[in-house]
Formats: sequence, structure tokens, C-alpha cells
Amino acid sequence: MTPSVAYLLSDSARLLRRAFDMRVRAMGVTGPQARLLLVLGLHEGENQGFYAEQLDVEAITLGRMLDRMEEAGLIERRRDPADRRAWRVHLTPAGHDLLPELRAGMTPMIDAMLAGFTETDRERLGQMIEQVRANLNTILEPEVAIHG
Amino acid sequence: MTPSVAYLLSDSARLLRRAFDMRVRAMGVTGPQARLLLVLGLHEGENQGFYAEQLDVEAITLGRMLDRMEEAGLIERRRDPADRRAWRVHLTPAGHDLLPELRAGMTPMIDAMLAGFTETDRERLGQMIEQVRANLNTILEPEVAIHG
DNA sequence: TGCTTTATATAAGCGCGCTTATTATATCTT
DNA sequence: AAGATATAATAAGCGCGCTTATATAAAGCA
Repeated sequence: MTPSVAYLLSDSARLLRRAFDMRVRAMGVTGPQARLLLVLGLHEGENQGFYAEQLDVEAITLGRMLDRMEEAGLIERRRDPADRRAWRVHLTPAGHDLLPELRAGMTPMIDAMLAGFTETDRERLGQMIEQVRANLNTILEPEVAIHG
Repeated sequence: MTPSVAYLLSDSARLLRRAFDMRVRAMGVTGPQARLLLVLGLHEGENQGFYAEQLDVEAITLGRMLDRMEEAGLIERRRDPADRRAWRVHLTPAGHDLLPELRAGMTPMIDAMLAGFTETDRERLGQMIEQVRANLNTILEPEVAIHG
């Protein structure tokens, strides 16, 4: 039996997520929290909507994650001086200190995932998955209204 | 910026899951429920552990899904005549009737996902992802004890 | 036979997705 | 300036992953 590309794609992504979650869990955070911390390492001090967009989750999902991460002392919310509805999200020192560990943990996992692939293979695989991703985005995009 | 293969893989899998979930939701079931129904279409009457293994989820996760699906009239549990701990899982007529719809809904989605790919491309992509999957399984396999 | 180990399923509780609804504030329009 | 609309965030509640713990029954072993 030859499983379909769709099955292989979702199955390997599931395994990758599982491997990632196991690794970061040893550092005391969940997988989604680790991903958010990595985004915060690149863009700190934005409002919640920004991070929800980055992770492509709903605002409420991100808000609940921040609740737990604030409780855990990883991030803090600061009032936006210009918009009283909004919060600006910052890393605490504890959150910041996790970043090198998180980044360092990813490399060997990705290397293991791509064991046996030449540089050319990796590029080719990346291009193909990029095409798949673009196709899926086309499916998921809302119908564009026709003006005029 | 060129995103890593790992990122592209998990991101496209997420989009695929989202597209799948949207489609089956229009048929009244969730994504995981649809996947289980499709497995049941191939292997009916096994015990819960079998389906948990097929979907690679914990027994309790599958049990809770079955609770909801039984409530919804999609499946039924029958006592295993030979093992008083176990249940045998069967499709109800309503569950069975969903199968053709579910199967028919997948094809156009997969075609759209692979738009622009030649048959050769698809094979190559499948092989590469299969290799990634094998690598990830190696990472995730528990350490094998060395005997003697 | 009786004791231990294993297997099947469920209970409780948490994280993180979601939808739908609500509050507070900003912004736009007139 | 006032009213309507849009935006930022939260509330409630559900599905489905998980871990840890339990009850029950089967299977293995002395």
C-alpha cells in the first residue's frame, strides 16, 4: 500500500510536532508556548493581535496562552500608552533566557529529520512543499468579491 | 527570507487539516471524527485499542471521541463476547451513509493541493516526505535496550 | 490453584484549537 | 459633536490531544 501524499504530509507533520513538543517540554514549556517565545524573540512589544496573526490562531486562543505564560512568569503585558484597549507583550528575563536553549534544541532535530538529504534535495523538498502550501492557501482564501 | 523545511512542513499540514476540517464539518462531523469513520469503513468491529493505534492517539482520547460519536448516532459499541473488558466498535447506518460523502469530498481537495504537480513530481514528493517520516520515527522511537 | 503482571477501558484535569457573544475603546461618517 | 462602525481583548463552552490514576478482567506463572 502506498499512502497518499496528503496522508504522509499530515502524518510527518504530526511526528515533527510531537518531537518538538517533547524537546521543549523538557525546558518547561509546551510546544505552542515555545513557538510564541521564538516569535517574541524576533518581534517584542507588539499587541496581542500581532502574535495571533503570526501564529495564525484566533485572538482568544492567544489571549489564553498569554494568561498561562504570564502566570508562569515568561511574559508580561504592558498597557499600550496610545490605545487603552490593547496590551503590549514583552518577554520577562526568564522568558528571554529560554530563547537560546529553544533555538539550540531545534537544530539537531531538524538535522535528524533531514538525515540522508543532500543540500539539493532539501531545496527541492522545500520548493515542493512551498508549492503545496501556496495551493492550500488558495483553497482556504475566502472568495474574492468581484467589484464593479 | 526562506522559511525552513520544518516550518513549511508543519505549516502546510496545518492548512491541509484546516481545509479538511472545513469540508467534513459541512457534513456534520469534526475532522478527527471523519478520520475515524474512514478507518471504520476499512476495519469495522475491532476493539477500541485497535482504532487508537490506527489513529496514533491514546486510548482515552479515542474513548471520548467514541462517546460523542455514539451520542451522535454515528457508531455503536457492542460487548466483546470473548473479553468482558472490551467493546467492539461498529458503524451505525447513519455513520455508514457518511462514508461515500467523506471519500468523495477528499479527492478534489487533494487535487487542488497538488495542482501544478506532474505525476513524477508527486512521486518524488511522496518519496521525500516518506523519508522525512521515517527519520522522524527514528527520532521518536524509544531507546532500544541493549541486551546481554 | 492463587499471585502477579498485563491489557482494556474510564475518570479527572490540563493545554490549545475553535465558534459565538460581549465589553470597552477607537475610528469613521455625517 | 453624535451616532454608527470597526477593532482589541475577554467570556463561555466545546472537541481533542495529553498525563496520571483507577477499576476490571485476562493471561502468565509459581
